[in-house]
Amino acid sequence: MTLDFDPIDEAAANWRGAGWAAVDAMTAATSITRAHQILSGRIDAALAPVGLNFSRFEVLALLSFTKEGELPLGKVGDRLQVHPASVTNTVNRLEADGLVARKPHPTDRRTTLAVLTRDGHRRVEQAAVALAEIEFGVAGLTGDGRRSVDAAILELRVAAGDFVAPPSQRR
Amino acid sequence: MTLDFDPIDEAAANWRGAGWAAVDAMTAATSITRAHQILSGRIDAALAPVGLNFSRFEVLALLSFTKEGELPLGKVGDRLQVHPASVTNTVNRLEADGLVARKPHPTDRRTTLAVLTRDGHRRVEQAAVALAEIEFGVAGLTGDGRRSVDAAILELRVAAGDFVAPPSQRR
DNA sequence: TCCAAATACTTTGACGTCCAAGTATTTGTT
DNA sequence: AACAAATACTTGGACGTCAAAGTATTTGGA
Repeated sequence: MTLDFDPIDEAAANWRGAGWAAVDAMTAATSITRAHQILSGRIDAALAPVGLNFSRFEVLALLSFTKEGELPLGKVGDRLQVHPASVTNTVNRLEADGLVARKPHPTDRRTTLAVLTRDGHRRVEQAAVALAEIEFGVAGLTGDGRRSVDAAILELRVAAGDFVAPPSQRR
Repeated sequence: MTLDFDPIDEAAANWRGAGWAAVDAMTAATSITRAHQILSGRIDAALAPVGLNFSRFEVLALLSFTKEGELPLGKVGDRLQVHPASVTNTVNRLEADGLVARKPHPTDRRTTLAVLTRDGHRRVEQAAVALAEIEFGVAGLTGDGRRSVDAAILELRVAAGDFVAPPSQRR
């Protein structure tokens, strides 16, 4: 199903026609939403053969970056900015697949640690390769496009209070 | 929960540290994903008092742009780029709220039309105002930022085959 | 010391998305 | 005219997300 016109363009024209306000804001929001749909579809498709989806991958990757390969569930949620219930759900499934194990926190009995298993380590490496192969779904975005998206969204994230300190110099 | 560092920056450093490829692609994809989370949260929050969420609003808005305020369900899915099952689901709920009605297509009995009701008309106007007030969640993005996001994502969408013809000149 | 408040996680439930399969109807070919 | 293939929608199932409520444990005063 390929349209012969730009649906976002069309929507903008319709909004103007209806006399609705904030048309440029609407197109920006719609663009981002659509971009997310595209990326999400590509990424999950690339991960499916590896037996993961993006949220599971994110958890495994995060654990793999720690010294011990383990992290309290709460920290996982903070870093990935997802709801605690989602973390529980994701970790349940990773645990069922043997990619992660739950372990009590040594000093705080409220806390549960998610620990990467040997299988989990192997799996996350495969997934990283698979994602790099499809360039995280952003094939089609040039280097300039990627940089301008990063920069613009950084504004948005800062304004939204994603974090407080200015970003370190990167790139 | 506000971090004192940029989690995307942090992720990039981790990826480099792990020797994983396509770091710039990863950051672009993650930025877009996070932007979507932010927008989606803000938009749904703005629509909740009106009794809608974004997908329902999109359907109502689309219908309101047509001459008769009606469209076959399939067309709705095409325009909004969502799965037929999602359209069925969304229209079910809109119908339960009396904002839309189903009507048989006059000549093709396979087809069902979604028709905007009087209440639906009223509701979509309220929602448009509510969304304009929060600038569709992109408050924090400057005009330049919005334009560069639009332009960059247009590349991505064209590459993904969202539509075939070049976009008309806008803005 | 003691207890209310905060913190950490899980559970349950409401919704949203997609896929795959099922039903009905129309189309395109022979 | 007849029938396989395409089209349009719905249904059921798997999963993902979040909010709210529940349980357990720790913390921070009074």
